[in-house]
Amino acid sequence: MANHVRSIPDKVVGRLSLYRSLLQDHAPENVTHLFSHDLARMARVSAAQVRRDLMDTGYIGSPNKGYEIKKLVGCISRILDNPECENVALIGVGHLGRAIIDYFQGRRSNLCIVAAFDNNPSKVNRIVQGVKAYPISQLQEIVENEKINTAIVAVPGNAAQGVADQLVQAGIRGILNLAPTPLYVPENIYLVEQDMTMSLEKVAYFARRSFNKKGSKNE
Amino acid sequence: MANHVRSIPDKVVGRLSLYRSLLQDHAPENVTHLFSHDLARMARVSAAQVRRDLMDTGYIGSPNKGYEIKKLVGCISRILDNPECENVALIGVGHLGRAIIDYFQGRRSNLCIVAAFDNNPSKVNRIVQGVKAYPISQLQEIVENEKINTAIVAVPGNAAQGVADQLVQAGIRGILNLAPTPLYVPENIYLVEQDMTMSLEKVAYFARRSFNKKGSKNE
DNA sequence: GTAACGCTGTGACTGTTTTCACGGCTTAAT
DNA sequence: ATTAAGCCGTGAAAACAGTCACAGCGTTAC
Ligand SMILES: NC(=O)c1ccc[n+]([C@@H]2O[C@H](COP(=O)([O-])OP(=O)(O)OC[C@H]3O[C@@H](n4cnc5c(N)ncnc54)[C@H](O)[C@@H]3O)[C@@H](O)[C@H]2O)c1
Ligand SMILES: NC(=O)c1ccc[n+]([C@@H]2O[C@H](COP(=O)([O-])OP(=O)(O)OC[C@H]3O[C@@H](n4cnc5c(N)ncnc54)[C@H](O)[C@@H]3O)[C@@H](O)[C@H]2O)c1
Repeated sequence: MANHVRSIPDKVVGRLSLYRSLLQDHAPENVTHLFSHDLARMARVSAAQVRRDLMDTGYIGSPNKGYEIKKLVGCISRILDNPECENVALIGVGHLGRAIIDYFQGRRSNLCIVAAFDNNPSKVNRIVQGVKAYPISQLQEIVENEKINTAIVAVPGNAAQGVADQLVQAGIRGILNLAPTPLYVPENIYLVEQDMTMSLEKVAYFARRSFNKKGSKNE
Repeated sequence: MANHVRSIPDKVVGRLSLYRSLLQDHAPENVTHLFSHDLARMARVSAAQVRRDLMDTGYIGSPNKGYEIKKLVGCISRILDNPECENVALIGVGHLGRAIIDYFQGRRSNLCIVAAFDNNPSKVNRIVQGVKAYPISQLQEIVENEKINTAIVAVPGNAAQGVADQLVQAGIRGILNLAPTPLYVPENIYLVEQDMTMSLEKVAYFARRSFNKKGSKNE
């Protein structure tokens, strides 16, 4: 049976993504190689963790040059990225939606927001920061045409479930939900709830009680 | 020695925060009690997980009424919340900053954004959605006066480290960084990097390859 | 009464994630 | 050559997180 690439754990995928962006955006200029130790310091994890994670990419470093940045980035990309560009839809062109468009326009990445949707007539049928905004009624059509399979939900809480239903209907396969209302979607849809309250309450909790504990966490 | 409350693991703190907001905002009306099972379904975790997490709060449910919502919320709050309201500063009043202010104004919560800061003169010395915006130069003063110990960084990447330094200087103890540049802060500051690229790349990765795997993840 | 039910709290277990530690390789220096 | 150094890859161990399964206990039904 196929089983070609053997699925990589969630945690590792997250860190690979982190490593790549550190290598691309924050590696010192004119350095072509680095050691597990260096990447570990940047990512705030242990060197052993880095080496172990990189095992999953298949990339093999050299014992005393370390990892060649370009090659390693390529290797991580071969795992994380769609061979073609990964098309993403954004639902909700409010303050948050616009910040997100900005954010992704600003970074080179395989992820590409190719369409935004809103139900407010005054926000659609125009270009927002380089991304075309459509009325939500065209969701199905555009998702199909643009081969979109991932969506970001940035609408008010009370509209989120309705939007999610439409996304599922339209054939979306993964959803990042930023609204505070948790969504119900079928089993086979990959859903991440990213509620800021939770993150901030964690920060506040540990800030309050750790005077000397080590902190820092990537999420 | 003190050791009064025995520190609760990171993961559990996150779920407690989730449970609370589910109980407060999404519990069916006119229901006073529920079972571990019910909360589990809402939070997308197992019932055993809920029961185990609640052990850390000290709250004891009754075998056949289950948990009294009001009491349980109180109990979680006693763990997560500062006895007084937890004052938070927001740095960067752009699109993202404004979305965040909206977000926290809209939810009852112990977390309270009491001041926003920006270095753009046209954005400060006015009230944004109910929150006073100050020039960044007043950071130290306001942080002290308002007893702020947690901050959200929502400035462009190239300004983030500078802002972080000022926050540490001003006495902040926990930072939620939304800018794409990872920060360096002293050991005793609790830092969470919340980079959207990582979340979205995870979603895209698993969306692409899971036709039948179960999804859903809270972060 | 008392039997049956169904839920909680928790010890024991299982599975996953992280760290440890060391063999092997590659280079540079003597 | 030979040695020394230092990093990589990985098996084994440790730590951590989550699940199972069951005793114990109110409640209800008879
Ligand atoms: N998780 C986080 O970090 C975070 C942070 C801030 C805000 N939020 C949440 O993100 C959401 C958006 O925040 P915002 O500040 O941009 O709000 P906003 O009101 O500025 O924008 C919401 C947009 O959604 C559109 N909309 C409403 N109903 C719709 C529907 N049924 N279909 C399509 N579009 C619809 C509105 O027209 C508006 O343009 C809110 O739910 C907010 O709570 C999350
Ligand atoms: N993690 C996420 O989910 C996420 C999502 C979207 C955007 N972002 C990031 O958040 C940041 C803000 O995004 P935005 O869309 O609001 O950008 P923006 O340009 O609209 O706003 C940035 C604000 O920061 C202010 N600022 C700049 N330098 C400053 C300084 N030294 N001190 C104080 N204030 C300063 C600017 O005046 C501006 O008001 C960016 O770094 C962006 O990449 C993160």
